[in-house]
Amino acid sequence: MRITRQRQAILDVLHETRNHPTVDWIFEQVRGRLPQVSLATVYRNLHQLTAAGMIQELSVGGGVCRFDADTSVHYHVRCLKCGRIDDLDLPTEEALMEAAHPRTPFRLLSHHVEFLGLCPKCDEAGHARTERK
Amino acid sequence: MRITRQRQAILDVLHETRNHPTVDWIFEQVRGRLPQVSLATVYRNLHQLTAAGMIQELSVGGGVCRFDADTSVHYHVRCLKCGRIDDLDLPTEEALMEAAHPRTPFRLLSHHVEFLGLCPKCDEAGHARTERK
DNA sequence: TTTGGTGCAAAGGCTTTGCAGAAAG
DNA sequence: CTTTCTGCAAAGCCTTTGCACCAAA
Repeated sequence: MRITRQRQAILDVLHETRNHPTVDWIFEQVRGRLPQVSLATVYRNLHQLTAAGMIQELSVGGGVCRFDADTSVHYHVRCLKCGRIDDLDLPTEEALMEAAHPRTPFRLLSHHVEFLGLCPKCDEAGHARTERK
Repeated sequence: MRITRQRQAILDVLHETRNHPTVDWIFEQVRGRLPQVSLATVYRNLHQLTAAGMIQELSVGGGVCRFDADTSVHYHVRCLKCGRIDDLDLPTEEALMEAAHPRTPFRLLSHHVEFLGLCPKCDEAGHARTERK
């Protein structure tokens, strides 16, 4: 795979955040560095980098695709209000896989845990609104 | 909320499966019973039933929306090849929430565990193809 | 009758693709 | 040079919405 300016910029953007951005956000960031970049290029590269194992596509709820420069197995928190997703540095629960194996005819390869809640900003906004009314 | 034939049919379909179907699949099933039903109606009702807490929308990866008549907290397995999703009757890990709380500034409300793997059919197909080549 | 629900078709997002020109190796 | 990548624009999903008609309660 060739190292083009576009590809490098995408990788840079991903490595500089921990929020697991959507394609749209990545596009905006890359555009700040390479103003003529196209959305199609961002999509194509994200998929190619994913296929090459250099980044991972997050298997999370909430609709749109999200990407992560950290390809290790780790868990996430998603804000139900603003959709932001952060890493959660929790030891990966091998016990979960062990417990799940006997319960399904599927051949299990991996797992992912997603916590749902409110990020500090959204949580505060909610309180504020409730208290003042 | 009124109990229309369409709404009842959608609920019936959901209660008769454990595969956590996509909107498209639900639509086909409902259409088998009410041939003139429209896709828009299926979408509208699925969201309304979700808002009413009578079904839940699954927070899983894989792109399209999926729905589940079981509104309790429980975990799932998804086949990486065919996308099928099944219930996994695993005791809900309260310990996970306990462990996660101190690690994030988010206010955690719930969590979901998704196991990824191959369903028996896809797994077998994969073996067969590999062995024969 | 009254209100909410339905079907249809059109519109909206997000994502993918075809193609000719550009650029990395 | 060759091959891959890019930008653009068009097309493709999946999902939502506006509107006039229909049907529960």
